[in-house]
Amino acid sequence: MDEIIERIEKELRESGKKSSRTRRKVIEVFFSCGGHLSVEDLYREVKQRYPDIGYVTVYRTLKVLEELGYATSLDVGDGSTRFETALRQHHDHLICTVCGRIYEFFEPEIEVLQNLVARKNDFRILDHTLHIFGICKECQK
Amino acid sequence: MDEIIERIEKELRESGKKSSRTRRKVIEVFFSCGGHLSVEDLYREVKQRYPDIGYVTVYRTLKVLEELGYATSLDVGDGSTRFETALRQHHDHLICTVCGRIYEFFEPEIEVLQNLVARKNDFRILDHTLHIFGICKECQK
DNA sequence: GATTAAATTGAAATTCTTTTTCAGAATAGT
DNA sequence: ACTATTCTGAAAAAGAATTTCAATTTAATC
Repeated sequence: MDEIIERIEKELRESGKKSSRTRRKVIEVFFSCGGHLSVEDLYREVKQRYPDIGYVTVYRTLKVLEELGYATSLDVGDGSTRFETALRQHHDHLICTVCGRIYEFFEPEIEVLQNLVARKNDFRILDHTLHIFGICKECQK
Repeated sequence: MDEIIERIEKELRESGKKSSRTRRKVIEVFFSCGGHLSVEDLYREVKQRYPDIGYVTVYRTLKVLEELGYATSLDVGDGSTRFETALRQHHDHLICTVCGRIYEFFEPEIEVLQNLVARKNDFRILDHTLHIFGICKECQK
């Protein structure tokens, strides 16, 4: 956990940026939360522990993390952009339209087929998002 | 083409709404354009032929079409929501991040695998979106 | 054709999220 | 310590989606 933050701070310094206490705190909270947070969500979490940190700093920190590849933004269709840590393996999402919960899955065969489709269309894949919307186990009860 | 509009107008009337000349014009333009249009895009198209029609009407007409299932909204990550006609078979998208062009594809095996994933997770699928971002054939040259 | 109730329209205003601006504070390098 | 640059927070701006409201249009009835 600390190693990751160290690595990020190092990368920041190497790219001519400064490593600030404030940003470090935001990064800490982000990685400790885990989930699929909107800027607003993370801001609320940060505010609890560090009341002096402002919304814009949280917003900018997420942008920085995204640029460095440590966070990924994802649009679940609820109006606000969510961010998740990009430390784990690539995965796709099952999004419950009732409770809003987001589940993750990884299906290698789908990945393979996507590459196939891309090749057929002479398309060079940079990224992809697969969102399956529906009703989760809990909400079906 | 006219049949479709007739059908839509009929459905509208049946659900207690009125069929107006203005909305009909917007619907005509929408179906004649085809593509993946933002509200703004369609508004511009409509404005050319019918200068008196306002933005809000275009916006609301797209909403109505979406409710009835004749249009589908899609988020390609460029900040504005796109709408496409929902008359053709379901398909997914290849989105060129260079030129913004959107290509469509349908891969039955991916659909099957998605159902499999859903079943494994006791998830009842309502909808899904698969967007592959990358560089299209044209832009690779 | 006139009458009436309800839906539709366009412009403006509002909401909500994302992004920029700017002056002051913090940081890194000398 | 000194200086240049980055970072921060608040406020403002930008941008898209949505609502409000008075005037108009439409559908149904007389």
